[in-house]
Amino acid sequence: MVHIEVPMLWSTLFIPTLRENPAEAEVASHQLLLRAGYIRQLSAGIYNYLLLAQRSFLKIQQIVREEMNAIGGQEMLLAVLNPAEVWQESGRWDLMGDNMFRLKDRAGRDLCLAMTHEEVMTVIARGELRSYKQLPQIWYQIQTKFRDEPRPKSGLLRVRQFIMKDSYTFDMDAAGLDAAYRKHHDAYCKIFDRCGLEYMVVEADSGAMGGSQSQEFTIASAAGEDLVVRCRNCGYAANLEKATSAATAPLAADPEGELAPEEFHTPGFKTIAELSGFTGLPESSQMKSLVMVATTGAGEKPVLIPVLIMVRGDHQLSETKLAAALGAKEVRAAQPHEIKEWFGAGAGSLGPVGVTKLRVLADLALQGRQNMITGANKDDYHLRHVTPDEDFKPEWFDLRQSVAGDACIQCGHPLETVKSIEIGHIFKLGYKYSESMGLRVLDEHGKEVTPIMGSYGIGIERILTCAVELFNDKDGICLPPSIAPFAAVITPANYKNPLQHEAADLLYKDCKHLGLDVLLDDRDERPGVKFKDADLIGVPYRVTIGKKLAEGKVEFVERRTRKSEDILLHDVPAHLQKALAAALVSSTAAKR
RNA sequence: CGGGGCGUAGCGCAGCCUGGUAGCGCACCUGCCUUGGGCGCAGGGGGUCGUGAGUUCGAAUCUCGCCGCCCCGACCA
Repeated sequence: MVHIEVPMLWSTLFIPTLRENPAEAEVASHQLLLRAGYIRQLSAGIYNYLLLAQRSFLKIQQIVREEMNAIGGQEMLLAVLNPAEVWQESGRWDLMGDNMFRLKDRAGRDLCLAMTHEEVMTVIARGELRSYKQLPQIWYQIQTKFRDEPRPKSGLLRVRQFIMKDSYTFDMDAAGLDAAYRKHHDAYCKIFDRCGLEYMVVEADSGAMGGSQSQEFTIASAAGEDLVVRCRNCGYAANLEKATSAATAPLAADPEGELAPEEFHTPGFKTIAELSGFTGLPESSQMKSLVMVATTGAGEKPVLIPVLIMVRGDHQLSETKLAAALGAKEVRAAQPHEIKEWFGAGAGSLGPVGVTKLRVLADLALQGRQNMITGANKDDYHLRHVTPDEDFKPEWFDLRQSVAGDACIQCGHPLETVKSIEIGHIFKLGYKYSESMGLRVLDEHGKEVTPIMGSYGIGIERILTCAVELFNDKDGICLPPSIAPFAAVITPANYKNPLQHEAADLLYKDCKHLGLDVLLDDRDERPGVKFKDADLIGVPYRVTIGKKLAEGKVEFVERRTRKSEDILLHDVPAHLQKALAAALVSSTAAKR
């Protein structure tokens, strides 16, 4: 393949750097990508990617492509404009709700902009795959996705249009899916290693995607909006929605003995905190009662199921876990009037004793406890001496949200929570799409079987964004060489000086001949301006050609460490090659 | 969808309260000067003050509606 590109001369390139931070940018990556001239905003959550961003994205995409091809992935490019029918078949036309961009064509037909491509991939598969001999398949694309986010924010972190690598696997059985899933897991590790990111792999909820197993690749960052629970000791890590842990012991021991529930007056005390103050017992000695309404059943006729949930007073219910326990599409808190109708009491005085009309679910942290305090289902009254499994018979589930300080279920070490940004997600989908959309192939016995699917995503922009979040300082961005728009910038202190001019041009040509991705700062600017800009845009290496040229020497500076050495002009290309190779190795090695 | 903030030159902002010729810094253009960390001097160009209506002799400024953007919350394959 012949590559023709314009000369990378700064004076002719469009790199609109800003001296000041744009007012609307809050998080570091947003500020820096704007200031460094990578991106410009077009509308809320919609960005234009300028030269620098595009160069970085092309490098990221190339890494992704190489690793996907290495596991047998076949690259395609699917339609973004989708007819409604395809999404109606899987039931997601309704499920996606307002998050999907929808439009009508001139004939009034419903269309949407694809948020992901399970449906379309399945349509292709069911039209063409006939035999077990054609499986397994790994299909992927690098494609723009659309989501009408309720609140776009944080620059490129949450947007309405973005590039995603998404792949889909089709296998004959669960073992095949396991292998495909594993391959993706390993490929993703290599991709993020090569991009120079420090990432975590965490257990995740499979949510509206459906499916059995799922892991997220995430970056620890204060700018993130997800919470990851992790154990420093054994490496356990899970999304907060999914994390399980051992609760800390209750602050006070339960009263001993086979005591019967006993009503007591609690005038005006409704919250757990108020009751704690009134009874003098800690929140962990109480049972919190929550009335939730779960929506189950697919498509047109949703079924609403009210349930009573019991968790320890100081614990939080995880709605994700509850939905999973009930097999529900979504859960919500009951309205005050619903509670009054079902219990005859207000939300502040509810309890499980004597409840027969509703399913009662209790969190595992209450198992084995006795003689606790809870509501009496009578306004302004509570019960003491209530013992689960004796005074009421709940269904037991892990329903509570983990918190920092809980013990790791694998090793007992205290857990911590970190804010994080999701950059990749792998799912074992199961049969959800192949089943509902009628994908069938014949097995070796001529019997019709439904292939099992997986789906796997990587956010391209988020890789850049995370790298900027992770690697920046007061002067700007410090990108890993593998994803930086340029490997190095050649900076003659004074380009008008004939010697420096000549040396810079020569060096630029030599590097180009070696295939090195360099930028020549040929601008008629003061050295300070050129240094500031080079620091800002995050090019990993800078070669400064200045006074020492008289001795044949130039300055070779590493952006991230500011480490500087004087080397001979002729040695620069080899030196740069060595530095780039070393950077790749170390970024991989850092990941144990 | 709830709460808050903002909208004046490419960027960052002042002016608005108390109505009367639209300003500052940076960037940009020209010339001189300077050349190792966003130099210096001189001259210059650029704004229907988000938008529509209202009040007024007169609105960037006061009133009401709308739109857009940002932040917090709800939400988030």
